[in-house]
Amino acid sequence: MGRSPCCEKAHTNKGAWTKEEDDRLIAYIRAHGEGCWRSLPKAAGLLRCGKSCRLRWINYLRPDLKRGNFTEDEDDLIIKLHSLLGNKWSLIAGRLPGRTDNEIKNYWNTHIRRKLLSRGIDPATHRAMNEPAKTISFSAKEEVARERERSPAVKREKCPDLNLELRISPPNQRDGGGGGTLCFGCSTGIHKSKDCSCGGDNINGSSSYSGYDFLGIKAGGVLDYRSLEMK
DNA sequence: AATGGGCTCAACCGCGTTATC
DNA sequence: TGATAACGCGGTTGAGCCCAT
Repeated sequence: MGRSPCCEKAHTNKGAWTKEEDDRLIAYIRAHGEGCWRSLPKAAGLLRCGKSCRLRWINYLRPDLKRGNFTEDEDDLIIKLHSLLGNKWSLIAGRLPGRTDNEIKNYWNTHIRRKLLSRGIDPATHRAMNEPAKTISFSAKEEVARERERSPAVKREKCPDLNLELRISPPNQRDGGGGGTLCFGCSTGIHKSKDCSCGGDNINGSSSYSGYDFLGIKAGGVLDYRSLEMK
């Protein structure tokens, strides 16, 4: 079962958009608003597929787009967000008003990647290049066998309670031990903020940090994707 | 002035997810 | 419940520009 093409390929233009096409698209969206990209090209008199119209509007024609160079603040924010979210460009773009996912993705690949590499930081992991990667060095099978040797009772348990909950935590977050965990603010170096849930006392007694709502994330120690506003 | 290599970024492609029938 | 349509996202491509030689 193949997927049907998103549009009639035979009668659509490809490649760079002309001024006239841009004008038609802008005029149509101003009059009718966004939505139903599939039917838009025909209605607007464009020989483009809906996908192409959507991309052109979102990445280039939207009136709220901020054109021009990225600021140092934006650079820093992108790096921080990327370290938390990875290549979730649309989520990152959602935290940078006026910037698109495509723009940020391009900017990352052309500028920030190189910037981090020149500082000796691996852009994929945000760790120092000479820092040995912590990898799991044994296969799951080996570990199960080892565990069975230690305690035969485990043998029967085909599928122990798998916890597949996705959590994004700063790399040095202390875990386990009941109550020993840090709140997100403290673990990112922002202690005693109004959202601090651990009182800032978990970091060597240091509490002289000025607090603010880091990236608007308020969940204690766990990044809640729902709090990230989509564009 | 010619040219080749590197860089930038708009646009395309393919796939996953969600909505609808 | 499965098939199909539509949307949205991330990865990739390629045309055009810039710069060193």
